[in-house]
Amino acid sequence: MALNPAEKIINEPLLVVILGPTGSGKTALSIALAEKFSGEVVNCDSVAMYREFDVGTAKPTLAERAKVQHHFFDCVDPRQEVTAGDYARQARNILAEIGARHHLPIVAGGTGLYLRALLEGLFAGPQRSEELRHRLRERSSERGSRYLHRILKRLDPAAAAKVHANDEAKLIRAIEVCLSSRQRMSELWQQGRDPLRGFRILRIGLDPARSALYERINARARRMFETGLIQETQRLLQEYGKDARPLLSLGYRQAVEFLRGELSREAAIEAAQQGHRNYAKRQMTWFRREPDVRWLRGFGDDGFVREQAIKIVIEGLGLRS
RNA sequence: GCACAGGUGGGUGAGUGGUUAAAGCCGACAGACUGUAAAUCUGUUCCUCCUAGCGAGGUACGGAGGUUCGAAUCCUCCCCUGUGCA
Repeated sequence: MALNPAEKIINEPLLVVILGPTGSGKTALSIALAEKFSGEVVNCDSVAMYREFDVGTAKPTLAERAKVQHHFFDCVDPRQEVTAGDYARQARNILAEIGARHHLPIVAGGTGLYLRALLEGLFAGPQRSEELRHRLRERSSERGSRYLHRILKRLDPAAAAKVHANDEAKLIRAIEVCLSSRQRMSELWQQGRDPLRGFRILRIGLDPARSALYERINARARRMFETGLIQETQRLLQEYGKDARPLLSLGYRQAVEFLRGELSREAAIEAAQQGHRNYAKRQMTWFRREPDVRWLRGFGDDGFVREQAIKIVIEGLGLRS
C-alpha cells in the first residue's frame, strides 16, 4: 500500500539547521544538540573549510571535535577555491552517510549562499571559467564601469535588469553563464533548482540583541589578534602567497595589511572588528528571508536558548514515531 | 598674557555672501544576493505635516549681537580648542 504524502513526509529523517550571524554561538549550540541527540555536525561556513586557517575562523576546538563528529572543517587546501556548487554536492553526500548511520545531521554555519545551495540547490549553470573572467575584468577596466552591464543587457536583458550595473562580481558571473552555456541565464533560472530531498528540515535561527552581539564580535576579533592571527597569517602568506583566496576574508585581510605596514596593529584590529560587525549584519539580512526559521532571541551558548532548541528538536523528532 | 590656527550634521571633513538641509568619506539602519559569498552591490540617514513630490513648513554650521533683499560664509564682543612666543 502506498504511503500518503503526509505519512511519507513524517517518515523522512530530520535535518537540523542552525543559522545566525557570526558570533551568535552556532558552534556551541550545534555541539550541545549533537551530544544530546547523537548528532553529527556539518559545517556550512565557507572559510572554516580551509585547512590551516584556524585562529581567524573560530572553528570548534579539537576538544570539541573529539566530543562529536564534525564534517567539512579543514577539508580544502588553501590553494584551492571552494564554490557553493562543490559544497552542496559534497555536503549532500555527507548528509546521506549520516542518515545511513541513523545519526542526526546538524548543519551549522553562517554562509547563506552555501546553505541555500545545499537546501534548495543551484540552477543548472556552468562552472566558473577563469580565463573568461580574466578577459571580462580586463575589458571592463579598459572600457569603463558600465561596459559589463551593457554586455549583459545585450546577452540577457532580463538578467541585466536584476543585477545592478555596479555589481561587477555578479555581472561577470551572469555573462559567464550566458557565454559558457550559450543560453540566457534568466532562462536557465526558469528551469528551477534541485532542492535537497529525503529530509525534513528544521531551521533554528539565533538572533541575539544587536548591541550584545557587536560586543562579542569586538572581543573575539581582538582575541584573534592576541592569540596569533598575525603569526598565522604570516605563515600562510609565505606558504601560499598573497593571492590565496581565504587571505581576503575577515581578519586575515586586515592582518595582511598590518604585515605590509599599511595599518597599525590597533587600526587593523579595529578594521577587523568593523568588518565582522558589518558581516553579521549582512548575514541577518540574508537569514531573515530564510523560510520557516524557529528564531531564538539569544546566543547559542545561553542556557535558555539551549533548552528551547532542545525542545524544538524533540518536537521535530517526535513527529516521526 | 600676546601671536597665529581653528570650532560645521553620530564621527571625520568640504564649503568662504544666494539652486546649501549643507559635498565626499566613515558609522548606523534597511535591502539585494542562483558556482568569488567572511565576497560583491544598492538605498536611507535633522524634525514635523501631507495630495508622498526634484512637495510644504520648521530648526541647524561654538554663543550673543550686527551688516545685508539674503550669512555656515562679512563685522563686533564673548566662550572653547590646538600650536608658537612670553
